[in-house]
Amino acid sequence: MHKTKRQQKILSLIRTRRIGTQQELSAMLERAGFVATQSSISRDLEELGVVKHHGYYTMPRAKEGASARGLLGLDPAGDCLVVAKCEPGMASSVAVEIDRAAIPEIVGTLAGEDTVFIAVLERKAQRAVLKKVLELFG
Amino acid sequence: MHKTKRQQKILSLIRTRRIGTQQELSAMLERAGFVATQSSISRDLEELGVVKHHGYYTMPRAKEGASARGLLGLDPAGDCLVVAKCEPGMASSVAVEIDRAAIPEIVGTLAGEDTVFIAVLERKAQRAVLKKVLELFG
DNA sequence: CGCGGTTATGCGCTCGCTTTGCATAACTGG
DNA sequence: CCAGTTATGCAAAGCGAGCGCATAACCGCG
Repeated sequence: MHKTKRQQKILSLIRTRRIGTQQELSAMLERAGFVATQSSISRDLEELGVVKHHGYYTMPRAKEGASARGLLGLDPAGDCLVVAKCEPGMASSVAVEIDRAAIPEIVGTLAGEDTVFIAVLERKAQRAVLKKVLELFG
Repeated sequence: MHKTKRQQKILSLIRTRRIGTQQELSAMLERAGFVATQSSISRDLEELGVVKHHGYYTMPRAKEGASARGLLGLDPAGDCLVVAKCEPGMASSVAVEIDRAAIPEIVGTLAGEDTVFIAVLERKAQRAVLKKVLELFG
């Protein structure tokens, strides 16, 4: 799919440059071989959760209070996985807390030492789970 | 989606009545408001993992002996993952048993405390694995 | 307020994947 | 081998994702 690669590129662009408008982004994407209108970019940013801060687009960092309970980061992987990065030794307790929330889109969780794999039903559920888990630990 | 609801209805029908042919099933579905040809029903049954036993369609049950050996539930997640819910502390032994079965569609398993992630090749393999693992613990 | 610049969104089109029906092949029990 | 039942190749219909266009909404600033 074209969209996914484009979004990857968008992330890499906003990480490496200071970008202030969707126009700029569009131009840079085009130079990288991705033709996309401002409409699409707007939707991409929304979907990626990118926000404008101090006039530039950036990826918001995971919540601060969360790490108190062991959660350091939360990322989607593929279509049906969410990976939670935790403080060393905290993965199990993070997993337990997530399990207790009984989020319906979650099929199961698997805790290692500092990482939890969260299996979800499918792509759409993935987004929902990201949101709900962040809320849970927010 | 129409298909999902129809398949739900099929499950409820074969649970409550003795149904011996796809024709009967088709008729009953129609009475319930689902128009579907025998082709579709055949594919639905395949997809649901329904089997014909003693001349009637039934859902193979896992529950009996399974939980004795630690397996509580088995669910697909996305396209290439199956999640096995286990009794606390039993995940490793469940995983070992699955590994020993050497099911070819299984790429690998990963056990936590009460959950096993089973990675499979793709969607079709997923279905097959669900079936085979249920058999294994049936 | 109004204005230019920026971003969000309703609408409709396209495209590709899924689901379906038809016809027919394959299978099964007797 | 036969009648009844189930599986399947194929092409069409259905459906949703992604997109662009046009335009509305928003935002900072004078």
